[in-house]
Amino acid sequence: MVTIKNIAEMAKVSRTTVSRVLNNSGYVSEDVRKRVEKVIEETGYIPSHYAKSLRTKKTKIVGVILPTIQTETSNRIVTGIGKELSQQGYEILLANTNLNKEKEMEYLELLKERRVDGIILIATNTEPVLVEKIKEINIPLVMIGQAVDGIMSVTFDDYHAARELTLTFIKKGHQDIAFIGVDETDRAVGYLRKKGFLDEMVANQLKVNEEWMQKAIFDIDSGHDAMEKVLTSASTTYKKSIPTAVIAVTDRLAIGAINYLKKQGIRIPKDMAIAGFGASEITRYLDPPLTTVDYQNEKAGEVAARQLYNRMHAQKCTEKVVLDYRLVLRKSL
Amino acid sequence: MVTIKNIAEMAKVSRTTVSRVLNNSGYVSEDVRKRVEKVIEETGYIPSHYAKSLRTKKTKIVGVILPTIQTETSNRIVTGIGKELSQQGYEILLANTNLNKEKEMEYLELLKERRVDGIILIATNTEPVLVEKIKEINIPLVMIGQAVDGIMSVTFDDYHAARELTLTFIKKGHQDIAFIGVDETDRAVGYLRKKGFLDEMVANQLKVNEEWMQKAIFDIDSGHDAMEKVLTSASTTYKKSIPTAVIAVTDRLAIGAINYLKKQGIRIPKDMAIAGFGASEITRYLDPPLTTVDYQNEKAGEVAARQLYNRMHAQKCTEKVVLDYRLVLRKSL
DNA sequence: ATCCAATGTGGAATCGATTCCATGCGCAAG
DNA sequence: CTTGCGCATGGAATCGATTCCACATTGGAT
Repeated sequence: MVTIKNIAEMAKVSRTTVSRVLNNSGYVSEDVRKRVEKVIEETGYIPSHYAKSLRTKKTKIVGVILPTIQTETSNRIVTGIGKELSQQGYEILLANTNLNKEKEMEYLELLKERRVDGIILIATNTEPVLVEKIKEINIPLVMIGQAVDGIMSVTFDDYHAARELTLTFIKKGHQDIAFIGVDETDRAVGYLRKKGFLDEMVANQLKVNEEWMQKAIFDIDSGHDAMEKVLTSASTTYKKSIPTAVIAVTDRLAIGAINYLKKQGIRIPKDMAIAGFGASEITRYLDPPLTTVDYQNEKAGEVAARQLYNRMHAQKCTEKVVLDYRLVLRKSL
Repeated sequence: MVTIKNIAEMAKVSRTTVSRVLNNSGYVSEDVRKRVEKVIEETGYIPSHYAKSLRTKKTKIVGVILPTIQTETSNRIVTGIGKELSQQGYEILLANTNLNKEKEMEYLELLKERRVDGIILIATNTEPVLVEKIKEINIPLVMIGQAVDGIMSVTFDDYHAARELTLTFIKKGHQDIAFIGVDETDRAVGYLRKKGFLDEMVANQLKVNEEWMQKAIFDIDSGHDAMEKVLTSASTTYKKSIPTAVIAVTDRLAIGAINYLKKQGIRIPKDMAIAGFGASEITRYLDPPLTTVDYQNEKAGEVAARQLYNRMHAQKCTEKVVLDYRLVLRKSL
């Protein structure tokens, strides 16, 4: 592998001078510059970035920790991060935990070892031990999707999105609304969306039937099963009525629910209106197209990257950003 | 930032010794080891990986170049790569070209600059200039999805998958089959799948109507439009018949096509059978569930990573792997 | 008593860049 | 004629690790 030393010798100058033409810094005469550039060209020399990092203490690498790459949300966020960061000359080191919480901690250490300039964490949990670790490793970090005291973050307005969506159902005349949620340890998706739903119901003097509140996990089949539970529980209890609408906290859960409904011959939205969250691409093409909430994930990635950039350059750094959402009203409602 | 030198001083030993406990190599007495470990623990010292890399000439980083992260195929492949590589202690540097061919070349340089130990390229094109560059930078590289002479690769058996899928249609009694493809510069998806289709038709003495062969781009709407063209061209020409089946080279194109068909009141599979490629998750949940081809993308990622690993350690390295596929027969056919 | 191997430790070079400082030169100002 | 400044270049230290080699100690075999 050819090094700066080789180039220096071949061009009959010092390493210092080669470095100067490489970074065009300091004084370098036209002759010498040409000579050096020629040698670089001929040898195909490409400077070693990590040798540079050792000296400058900047790796120009940002670590991105995410729970899974297999969701549209993550994809979009990472795309956004990538777009913004590559403009600033940063690269992304990918840390995919595959939903393994322990790996989250491991990766923080690992990224420290790599001396990344910053970290973006697409978070699903905010456990104290994680927060502890984040502060301990002392690297600029921006969290996406969850907010924690003392840590920069970009979050979505889950609470108000859920309220507004719920209100939209109510305005359409729905009073009996079922809800398919996920575990509340996921504060954003599990807790806030549910709270938004409940609060809005209460604000409209509507009662929420306990048996219509189901908890699922993050996959399509789980949405199917949750929907089934809603309907079967409804028919077995003293209340004979079934809901006229259902809100699922993710599009995938909604898709699962729709599948169950169709199998039962329940028409959407005539017999049952439905909505999801996330604006995944497929929702546009479902039959009927699914009402959902667009969180502009790609923008979230961009914003987070920009925040991180500011933080890394110690400029103004807003601590927390809450992004806007957009209701996407379609025929399923 | 605390360094090995600090640790050495605090533990009253030499850097050499600290290095030895860090890597547990060579002889170190129990006392000293304990003492050093204690200091490391207290200071929270984490060794700098790139300083290490400078000396050892191994970064333990693999660059992954991909055209977009926003497809299930890429996601699965990257997940597979990640699983395999993280087991071997490698990290992934993500290079997302966003379908920009020039960036592909740029990233190759960039990864060289970073001195990655290897590269995995999820390829869409195999232009000579790219191949040239790949050979020039001289870093172990495995290509996924396209095969090129002299470059290691993991590819899918697109040709035979297409043939077998086509044969399945024929066996079901279909003779008039439309085809929605993409540009042939994408050799795997554009050329091979089409060739497989055509060859199998010919092998069964079936004619292929030119107007039923449409070219689309890689998105859902494009599948919709292509389907429309098939049907409208069919009805405007002298041949009054319309096909009884359609094969789309990706699931997304198939979904678009289905949307058009449903809008026209054409029933699937009664009036028109359809199939896609890729086994994207949603196909299971479509109505009717879509027949498709599963390429086991995640496995492809794993295999590529393993190939690369072998190459990097100069063990046996099979030049090319062609992966098996699996027909997923569902109600759309 | 001597020798050798195993064990334990440190000095110093090294990896490939950047950067501080010194030096030399030519030219204009004083 | 000196002084000083802009320009051009190189020497050498430095970043934080690893690793080769030298050296010291110990204990068992001969």
